[in-house]
Amino acid sequence: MAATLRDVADRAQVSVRTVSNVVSGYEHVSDKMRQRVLRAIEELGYIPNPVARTLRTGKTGLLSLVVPEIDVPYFSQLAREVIDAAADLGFQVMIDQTGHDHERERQLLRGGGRRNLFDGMLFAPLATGDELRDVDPARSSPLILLGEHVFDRRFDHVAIDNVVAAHDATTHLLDRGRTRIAAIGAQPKERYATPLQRTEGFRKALDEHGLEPVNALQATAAHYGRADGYAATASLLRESPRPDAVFCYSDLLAMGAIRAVFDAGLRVPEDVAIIGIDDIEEGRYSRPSLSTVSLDTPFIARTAVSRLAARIEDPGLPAEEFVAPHKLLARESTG
Amino acid sequence: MAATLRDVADRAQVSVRTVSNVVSGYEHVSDKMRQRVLRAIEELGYIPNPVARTLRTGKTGLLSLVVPEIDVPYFSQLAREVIDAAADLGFQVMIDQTGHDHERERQLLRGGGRRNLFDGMLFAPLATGDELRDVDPARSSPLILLGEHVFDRRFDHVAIDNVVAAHDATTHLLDRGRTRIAAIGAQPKERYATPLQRTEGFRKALDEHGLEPVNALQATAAHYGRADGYAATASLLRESPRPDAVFCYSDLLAMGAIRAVFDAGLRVPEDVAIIGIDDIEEGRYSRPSLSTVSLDTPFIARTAVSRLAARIEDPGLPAEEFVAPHKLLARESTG
DNA sequence: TTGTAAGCGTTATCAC
DNA sequence: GTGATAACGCTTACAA
Repeated sequence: MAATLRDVADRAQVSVRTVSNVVSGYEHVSDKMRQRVLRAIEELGYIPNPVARTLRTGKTGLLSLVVPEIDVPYFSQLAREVIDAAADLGFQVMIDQTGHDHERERQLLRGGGRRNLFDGMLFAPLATGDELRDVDPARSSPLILLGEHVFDRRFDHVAIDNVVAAHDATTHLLDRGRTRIAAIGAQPKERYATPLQRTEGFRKALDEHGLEPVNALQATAAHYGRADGYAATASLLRESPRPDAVFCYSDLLAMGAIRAVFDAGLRVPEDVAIIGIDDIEEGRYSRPSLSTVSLDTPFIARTAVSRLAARIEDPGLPAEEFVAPHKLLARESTG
Repeated sequence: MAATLRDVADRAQVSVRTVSNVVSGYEHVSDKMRQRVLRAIEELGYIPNPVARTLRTGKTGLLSLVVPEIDVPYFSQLAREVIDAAADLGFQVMIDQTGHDHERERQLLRGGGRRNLFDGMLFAPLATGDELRDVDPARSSPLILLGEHVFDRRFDHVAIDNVVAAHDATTHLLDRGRTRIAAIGAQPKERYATPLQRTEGFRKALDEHGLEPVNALQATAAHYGRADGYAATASLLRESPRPDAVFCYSDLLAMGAIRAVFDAGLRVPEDVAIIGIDDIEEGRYSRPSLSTVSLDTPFIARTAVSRLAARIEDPGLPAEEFVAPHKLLARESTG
């Protein structure tokens, strides 16, 4: 059905070698030949088969992006930029979701049983424990980790300085005169890097202001969604004295938190100030608009993709760490 | 480096045929052989190369999902469900974004020069004109269209009844006693199916209530984002008399609209009622929560993926149309 | 039930 | 500069 290289060669009366040269833009082909070949390609509507090419070259032109859930705004924003950055370098992107399933994470790290289908992987788990331990950098396909600051120096790594980001957010609340500051986002059971680091930054900021963290004001959240933020806040507001500010470990938690404050008959920021982390677009239009720590997702995406491309070219590259800039954005929700 | 079928065969002292049989779960293999093979596979850490398999079978196990922008909540929600539905059927999903570029849409419809890399395509453009005209269903890879109600009967099609959905939304505003109803979402220049159909439903509802559509109250929106909704609403509110309700062609437009109303010193829904279409989660937590028309994205995703799988099996299937259910959700933004 | 060998559509290594 | 031809790793007739 579909024309092959050989069909083109037959029609143009040349060898497949020559056709291949023309198709892949090889320099040394005479003009006469090139014309003949191009005409045959045109006439047959020939399209090269990337799979066959892949089998030969070992490169598929495909990257795999692994996220917990693509419909979490932070990840869909990241995905958008990853796809664009990848396209600029000639790659397409397939997306896998881990849900919140460790076994699935582990499986995907091993290539999901389809290792050779993509040239490299961007792994952006919400929460990674020691799934990585079993992975051998030398044997697995090129891998870039996204999002954590420290966990495994054997892999390339585009990080956020979570401790500082959380510290900045908390300090902003303190600077606004808040003293009973709650936090939402610690993990109930697991000991993941991101929440641990954010908790560390949170406590550090309190400490610098001579405040003790109050256990009852530190709420856990299994996921980082609106529903979790809502539930946790509703519960925090029943404490007495109640908190006068909430630091949410994600903007989505914060969106739920804002709604919960109002449903409790209180006001943001007058009664309770709220700040998040991520800077999703939703927070710029919400009422009140959400103060947050903006993570530079374009930087993260571009850095990760270009590093992955480099590592695909040269798998022997030493593991490196890149830290994405972040920036506090004071908006209405913190007055 | 990586072990091949032949390596396994050598190690297990059997033929590649037998190994292949074991790997692909062929029935008739003696237990003794199977054990030998499995052990060799284990020892060598063998993983089948899907590319080579593909070259032979012609199936990659990859679907392509094409959307305008993955970070638009409606599309990321859809993507999430498509990826899950695809995984259930053994497919992985690659995502391409068209931006709002017609040329890119056309290019992707032709397979983006990499036709054979995926088994089939789900095409969910925000706005498609006649890019499809040039596409020959018999020659292109299996294709399912998502989102429009009518445009090309030659292709499978999972649709929304846009006319009825828009009619229902508008009628809801009318039932609440609103009479100066604005609409946001018509396209400035292009004549795309979705906006045209929603406009049709909007006018029909007005007509049934004996109202004439007021030109000044029908705002265009180039994209369907928050910024567009904000700008259009800000401008509509300067009309006099000003509208007492706004029907937005997307929830994201509506989120911008709500913010614009408040920035103008007015209240939702008291002064201006607002309704959208899509039912994104954001609208359930916004203040006020957003009345909307819920589109059944799980239905859309599951139907589209399973139809695509069926068409991949049997490309000769006649084109069919599926209509996704929708449902009006009255929330705070319409009082 | 298992082995042998012929492709799948490319690219790459030789020669010429 | 161009032509044969051998891989790439797998599936699948065809034989045995």
